[in-house]
Amino acid sequence: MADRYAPQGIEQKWQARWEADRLYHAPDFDPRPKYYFLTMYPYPSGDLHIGHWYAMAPSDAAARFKRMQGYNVLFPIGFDAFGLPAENAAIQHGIHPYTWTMDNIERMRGQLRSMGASWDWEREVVTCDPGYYKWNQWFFLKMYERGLAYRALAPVDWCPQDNTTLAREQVVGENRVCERCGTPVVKKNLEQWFLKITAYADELLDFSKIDWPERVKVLQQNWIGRSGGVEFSLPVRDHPGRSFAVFTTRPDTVYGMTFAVLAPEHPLVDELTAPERRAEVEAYKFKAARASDIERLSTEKERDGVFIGAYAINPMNGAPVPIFVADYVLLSYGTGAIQGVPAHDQRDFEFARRYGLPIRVVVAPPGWRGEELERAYLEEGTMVNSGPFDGLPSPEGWQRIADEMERRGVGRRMVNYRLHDWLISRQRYWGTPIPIIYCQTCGTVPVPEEDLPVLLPHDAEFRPTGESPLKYHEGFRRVRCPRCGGEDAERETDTMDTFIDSSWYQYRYLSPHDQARPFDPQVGRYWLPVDQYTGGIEHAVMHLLYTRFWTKVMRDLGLVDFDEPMLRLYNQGIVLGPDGQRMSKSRGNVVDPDEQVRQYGADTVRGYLMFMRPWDEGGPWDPKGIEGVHRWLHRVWALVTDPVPQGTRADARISLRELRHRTHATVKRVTEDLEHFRFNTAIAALMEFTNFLQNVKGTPSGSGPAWEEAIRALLLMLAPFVPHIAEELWAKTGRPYSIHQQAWPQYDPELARAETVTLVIQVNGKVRDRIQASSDISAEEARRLALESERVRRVLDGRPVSDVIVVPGRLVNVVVR
RNA sequence: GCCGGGGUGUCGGAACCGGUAGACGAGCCUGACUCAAAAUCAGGUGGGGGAAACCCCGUGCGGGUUCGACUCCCGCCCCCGGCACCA
Repeated sequence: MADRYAPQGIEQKWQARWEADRLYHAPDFDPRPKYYFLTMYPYPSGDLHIGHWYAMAPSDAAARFKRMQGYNVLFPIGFDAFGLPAENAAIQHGIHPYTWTMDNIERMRGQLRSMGASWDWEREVVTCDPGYYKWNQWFFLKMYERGLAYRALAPVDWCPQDNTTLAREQVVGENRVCERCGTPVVKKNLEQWFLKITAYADELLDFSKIDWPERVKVLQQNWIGRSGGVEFSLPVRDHPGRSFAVFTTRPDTVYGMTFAVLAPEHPLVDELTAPERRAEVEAYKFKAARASDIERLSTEKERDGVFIGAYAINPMNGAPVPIFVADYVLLSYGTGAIQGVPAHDQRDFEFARRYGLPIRVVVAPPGWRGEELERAYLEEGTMVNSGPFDGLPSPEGWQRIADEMERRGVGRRMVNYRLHDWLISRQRYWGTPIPIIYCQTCGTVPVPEEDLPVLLPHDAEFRPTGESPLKYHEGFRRVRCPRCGGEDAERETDTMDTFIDSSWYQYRYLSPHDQARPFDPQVGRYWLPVDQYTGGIEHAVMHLLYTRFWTKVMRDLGLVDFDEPMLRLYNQGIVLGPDGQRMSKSRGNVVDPDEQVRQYGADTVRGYLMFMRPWDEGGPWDPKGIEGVHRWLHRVWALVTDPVPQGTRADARISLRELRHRTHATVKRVTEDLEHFRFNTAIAALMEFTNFLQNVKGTPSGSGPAWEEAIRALLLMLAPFVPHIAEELWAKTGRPYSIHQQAWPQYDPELARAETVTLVIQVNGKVRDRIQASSDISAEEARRLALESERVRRVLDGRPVSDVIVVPGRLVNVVVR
């Protein structure tokens, strides 16, 4: 008996050797074709979670596979190092965010190394490094120059728990809570910095240049929420010169307007409200301001509102309609005002029912005889009650009314988006300072490029006051105006959203130490764009939208010559606890990767994570399931290292052709599976192959060139999945270092084809017999064999055969009526 | 409500350009080894009927197309995820 598989010794040994030999360093240029494989970089929260392994171990296998296929693979790693948890640790435990973050990074580096992944550590990026965030500031200034970064007073979402504003994308769910801490957000009117992502809204809807999951594309589409319609203006009766605009996607229904609605916060409400209605309107506005609380309390969202005592004029027919305020109209979308067309909008319908407003049908449903509607009719139909447009099909009416409004100058076609500009100001310390100075005489002045980076001072005080700690740092805040030299200038004390860091980190990996520019364009020409990106789905409308936006801006700045940052995207699933629940410390179901590695070795943990389920599904961690993978690796070890028991099974015959066939067929399967990230079936194929080789061992076929070919292929195929045991067995069998620099095995399609097949014989679609036959059996021969089959004849029982279907090499179906 | 994904043994799953349903692994059962257990190895394992040969049923439900349907079409049910008064 040879020695047994003991991963603990061999894994560290090889990890050290690979690193010393710079085995995975990707050169800036290379004659080989490049492959940029990027996995979302981790946040240094403290300890590596099994979820990190689930995201990274299969990525590593895929990157290793590409490398063996002859690509120069860039597989970088870094840390998303700015963010709230570091600052909260400072407030709660008095540790400086920098110390907290760098300690965590140091610990995680060690844990990540234990995975045996093929990262190029020489390109590591840490975003809280001034050498990194300097370029956040630089990009910001470029955007400011182009009008893509601007400051505005706007109602913004504020998290009272985290004491900062949030981007719209960071507010989630029905109750509009902070995506980080789950606290309901409140609205505040603040001067904040925005990036003009809406300028790219239409281009962001174009996914034709990227191969991304349908799910993500749909999420982004919905998030951008493009809708085409008409914006037109309603004069207010008895208020000369006063009017307000409404946006509608249904100008064809304008004659059906029987009321109009303003959002409670609409700037015209106060002015238009009649004195006798004021008290009621004020009460309603107060209620609406607290709407998020009330909504959660009411079981049913009642559509309510208040008449303000004024009338708007329908510009198409001059009819006056009452104006209401109602909180189902949002100030943040369109113009904050709508036409109320109850016959053709369900919300307006319910509102009209409640307040006894007329419901006027202007698009007749097919066969409509003037009866009352049960609910709003939303489909197309024939225009009625619409003056000169009567009788038109409603889609044509849509265009004609839009034309008429434009001709008269009361309205115009336009497009509205749900997408808002990206609010990037954060009232927190641990982020990139926004490089802006406010001067009493010059106004808003950008920090000159040569003064970058604006360093984040180390000695700030952390107080959860709701204002940026930098505001209280006199040395930081007080500054000379770079334009006029005046003393009365102050720095912006808010910091940037950390999603800015991750919007362009893929570029920094190309030249992480470049002092003169965000990345070297020469290196970029070789490596960009990212060929494959992998990560969780949770960033679908945040990071993944922002980074597309960022790249388009970089293109318009002349920094890159392509439109999309990442050509292919894959979203892996989530590992759950053994109880099927999301892992959490409070539930006590957290699987610690370090502990698993100590018990089984990194290869087993990697292998199990890939074998457990399809990568995009994730699922519960099964403590028994990992045993199966561990046993398999033991079997592989024994298969390769145990001396062959000569002639012990000389009676058992497996032909050389069969051995070679199984080898080549397995190479084919594993290659194809790896190309599609089907790690689970790839490993299943390798297990099958191992089991097969165990049966061959000891038989006459268990030695010689065909056997050597099989073992060699097995080890090469193992290399991406379980790199340490593969390297060890490769060395133990006298093969030259390193297995990870070998070419991926090729298969011969001829050999991959089976020599004999099981021909299935059916009668009327039911399997009645199975016959071993040559795989290139002719249709006639197959047909003859089927009809001669004893079992078939018995089932036929003399009935005449009406048809015989032959699928070459697969089956024969004998049809009787 | 809308959008996306999915319902297959005891469990995770495989097959899905229509052609042997249940690969691989887990669990369970039997046997070998052992004083015994663990580990390891060998065999079995969808349900029902039968002594056996073999037969019937079976991929959420109901229809359909087809020589043949887990796979395609129509109509439902259920589960997971996302968005949610977007005019």
